[in-house]
Amino acid sequence: MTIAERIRSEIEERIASGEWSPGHRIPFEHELVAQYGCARATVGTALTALVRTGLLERRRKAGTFVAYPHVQSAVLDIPDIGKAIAERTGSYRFDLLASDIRQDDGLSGNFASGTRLRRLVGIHQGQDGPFAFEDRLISLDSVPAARDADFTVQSPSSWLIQSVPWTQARHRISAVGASAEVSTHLAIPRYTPCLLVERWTWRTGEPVTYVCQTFRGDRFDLVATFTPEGR
Amino acid sequence: MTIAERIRSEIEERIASGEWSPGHRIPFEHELVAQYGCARATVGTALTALVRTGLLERRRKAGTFVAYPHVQSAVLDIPDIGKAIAERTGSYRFDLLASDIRQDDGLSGNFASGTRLRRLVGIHQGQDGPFAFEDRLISLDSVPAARDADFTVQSPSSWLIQSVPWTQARHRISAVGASAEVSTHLAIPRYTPCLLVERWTWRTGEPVTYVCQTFRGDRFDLVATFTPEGR
DNA sequence: GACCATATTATGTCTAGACATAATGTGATC
DNA sequence: GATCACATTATGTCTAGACATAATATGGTC
Repeated sequence: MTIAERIRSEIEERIASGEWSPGHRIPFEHELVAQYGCARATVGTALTALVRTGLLERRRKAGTFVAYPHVQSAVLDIPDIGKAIAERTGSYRFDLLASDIRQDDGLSGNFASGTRLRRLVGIHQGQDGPFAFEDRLISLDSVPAARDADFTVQSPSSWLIQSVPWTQARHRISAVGASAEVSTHLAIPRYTPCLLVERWTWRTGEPVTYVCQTFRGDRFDLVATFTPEGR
Repeated sequence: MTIAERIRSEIEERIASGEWSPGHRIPFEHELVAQYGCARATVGTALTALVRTGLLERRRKAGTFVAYPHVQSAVLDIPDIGKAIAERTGSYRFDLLASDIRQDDGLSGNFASGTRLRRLVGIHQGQDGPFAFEDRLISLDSVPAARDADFTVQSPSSWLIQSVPWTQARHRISAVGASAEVSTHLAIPRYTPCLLVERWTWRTGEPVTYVCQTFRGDRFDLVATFTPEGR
């Protein structure tokens, strides 16, 4: 364990135990330097890491304080559907239902009007039947290669992950009743509660893909964790 | 913009544009030092930040490489319900429906058998009616103060956020049909699709609270974003 | 007391080194 | 050709400073 890690974990421990509660001013950097007999940069490394995790706040001239916890941030694992299904059910297949080229009509707001798009509709199949329904648009202006890619061989998700480095993504997660289309393809009754995951992905500010995935509510859930990160 | 930030953003730009694709070895630190005319520690700061965001991988002796993207991780904003509702509807109130002290029966697995618990059931109310139903257990072994706190004055969520520093949290998000209890309290038909958010919170490895929140599917959704972090 | 300019101070960023460590390639040996 | 010991090299962590910056505290003025 490095010196910085030791400083960090000892501060974490004091906060977790309640010895230093939110709002408490922790020792100044120069005091920690004296206490640990290390350089200020080393203390800085430890404190910076704790600021990133949201455990501390620093104010110039005033000092470093234990932050009031904000429980609103967690790291959500958006699973690689194929992998997740394969792990859970033992097998995985993506069935392509429809594929065409079109232009954005400008109504959805997901892409600029007139953007050339490849649209892909398909089903993620597990061992015991359909798992999720997917409706995807890929911008051919951003990803020209998507025009000729063969998505019967590789699922759009995994093709995109391998081919397109993205820089920004946004997800919306909601609960809906199964639509007529979804209920047919997932072989579930209409209005069955489903988890709807929408994802927008950008590269350098340009929209790359919009995907709408509908999961059977009884077979799928998302897990988010928050552990003060320690890569 | 600091030197480290500049280095970082220029590397990000090269990756985003596709100039450096996954697997590509980026210049050695000493080359970047020469290029930017700065100290190695400064280059290190920039590269370390990019490793944290998952954009780069470093291997001793071999060099630093553009990482293969893993689209599985996003930062989920678990909203402070009160705040979110107040912002959306203009007003907020927490109605406490039930409150008692009990011991864990060891069946749920959320707490050790015999743990003394405070159980709180209530509804998050917005301007236009009920928004979410909440069923919560707080460990009195971890948080003795919860025994005598008055949750008619302050909602359990905000009381806990203020009082208890937590170190670990786990969320499970799923879609369910409204149960009899939920449909009554949220004034929606039975089996209406709802978003179910379960949260477990720990402090120093000890479970602090387990909460199960049910949101009206038509009024609520969660948003997760992934932007290579830059606090 | 209220207000404002100023000195002080803790953090923010950086430099130019140092030594440690892990992994790769090289060359000698079998 | 296969194996193993070794030198090399890039990253990992750290030191002991430096100067910049923002915010607080201080003291003087009205």
